[in-house]
Amino acid sequence: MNQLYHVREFAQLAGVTVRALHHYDRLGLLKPSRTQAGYRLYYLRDLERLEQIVALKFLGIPLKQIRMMFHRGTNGMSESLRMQRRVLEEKRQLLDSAIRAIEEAEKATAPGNRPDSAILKKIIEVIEMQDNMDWSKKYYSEEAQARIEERKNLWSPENQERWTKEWTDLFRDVEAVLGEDPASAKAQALAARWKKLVEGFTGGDPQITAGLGKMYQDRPNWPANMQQRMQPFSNKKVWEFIQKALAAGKATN
Amino acid sequence: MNQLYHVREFAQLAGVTVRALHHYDRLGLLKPSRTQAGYRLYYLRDLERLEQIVALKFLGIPLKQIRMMFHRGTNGMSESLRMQRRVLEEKRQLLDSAIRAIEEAEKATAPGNRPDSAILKKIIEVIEMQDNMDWSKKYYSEEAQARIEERKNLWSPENQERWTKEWTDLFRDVEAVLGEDPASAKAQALAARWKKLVEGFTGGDPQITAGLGKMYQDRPNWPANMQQRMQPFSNKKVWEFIQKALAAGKATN
DNA sequence: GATCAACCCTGACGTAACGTCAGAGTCAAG
DNA sequence: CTTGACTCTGACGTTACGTCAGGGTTGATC
Repeated sequence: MNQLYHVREFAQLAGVTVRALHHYDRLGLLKPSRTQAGYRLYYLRDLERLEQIVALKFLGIPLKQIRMMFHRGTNGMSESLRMQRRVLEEKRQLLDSAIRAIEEAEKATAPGNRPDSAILKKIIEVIEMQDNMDWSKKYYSEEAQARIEERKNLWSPENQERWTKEWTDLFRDVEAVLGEDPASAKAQALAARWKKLVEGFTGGDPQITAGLGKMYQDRPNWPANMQQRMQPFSNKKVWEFIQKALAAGKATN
Repeated sequence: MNQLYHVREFAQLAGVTVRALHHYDRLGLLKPSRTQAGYRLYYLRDLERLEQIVALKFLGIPLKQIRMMFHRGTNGMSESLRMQRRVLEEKRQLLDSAIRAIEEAEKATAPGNRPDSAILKKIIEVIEMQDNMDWSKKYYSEEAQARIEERKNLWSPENQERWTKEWTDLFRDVEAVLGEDPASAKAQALAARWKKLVEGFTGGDPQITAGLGKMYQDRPNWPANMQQRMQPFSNKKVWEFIQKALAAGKATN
């Protein structure tokens, strides 16, 4: 009844390797008795313990922590599991976004069966997008996030390139007239171009506009790569000039 | 224009650590130029390469493989990504089942707020279940799998325990009458109990019954722990006796 | 009793992607 | 010339074992 098992037998019984049993032994997770010669001997009741180890390991809990859990008895087990579930859910988020990145890149490059170099570019683009979306979330209300999600279909690579060019041009043009009157016709034309570009992103939605404002106010806390990308548009005089021009425009209307 | 960066600067620019850059350098993934003194110097164009590395790493591709991909040029990139997507999807399967295991165990133990020891038992139960379902899938048709999924809500721990007991009792009873006539009333009564128990699982569905048959035929290929669990029911004489009894029952009907 | 195959043991190194010192050199400023 | 801020390399640590390597143990056979 109280059958004894050698490592090999016990390992097969439980579906693990001999080396794993050695490992658990050394870590103090499952210490079998020994023969005179030092051979490991497992009892059937050790199987229960081993199954627990395997199960917790399957949940992604590190062996050291499993040992601690056994050590402290079963108290706190459900708490540990709650925490582990959160850990796993976060991992799943990352996995999902990696998978989505590949999927979207495949979708975007498949139609033309473009050269392989294009897909890597697309991957980077998609990942950066996800990054930005994830980070900029905190500035927008739930509703604004949903609206942005809807408007995302406008963000084709072509459009993005066009917008970047238009913003760059506009900035250059504004910098050229910084000395002039913000209420002048020239300045008003520039302000109109600015407004149109902003609306190209917000779609006129006030919630999105509000979020965008919060994001702009918080620019000291932007991550480094974001600041880097925004550097061409960092000239504060330009922003102030446009502020005044927009105000002047409103005043005369 | 062709700005030079020291490690620290370059690392911050790209959002990685200095140590990571050292690492990529040693692995030959991104080898910067050096000053006389041996300091690493990065050009802006190195940033592109680094971004590619980070992106591929985000997708879970090991650095060595990334190096190979760069080495072979971009050819085969999309193929690698297809493969990687499959790898990631498999990982997600595992993650999902781990999360589901915790969720189900929490759900099952929450109502009574049972002692912590119960939840671990439940976890093991759920994982074993998933294991079995996953493995036994290959014996059943799509339709049968769906039917089984529906009938799963009957598999409460209580029911499972009851079924195990009934099967054990039935086996004992059959073994006691192995010498008698399979057509006898006693044998027919046992055959009826047998049939009822089988139908308790199949629900009378012919597709499930067919899958169950295939599974039984393939028992030499069952995994070790399954064979272990089925050992109490391995007496072939019992199976043969029931076969004959069921056949006899059909013949007389 | 010797031998042989089949097991078993421990110890050491390898894996992936860096983190974390430790000891030592470099650079610009005061 | 010192000081503080950087940088370098090398070595060890991390996780959960896999994979030898060198060396005992056991039970069966000759």
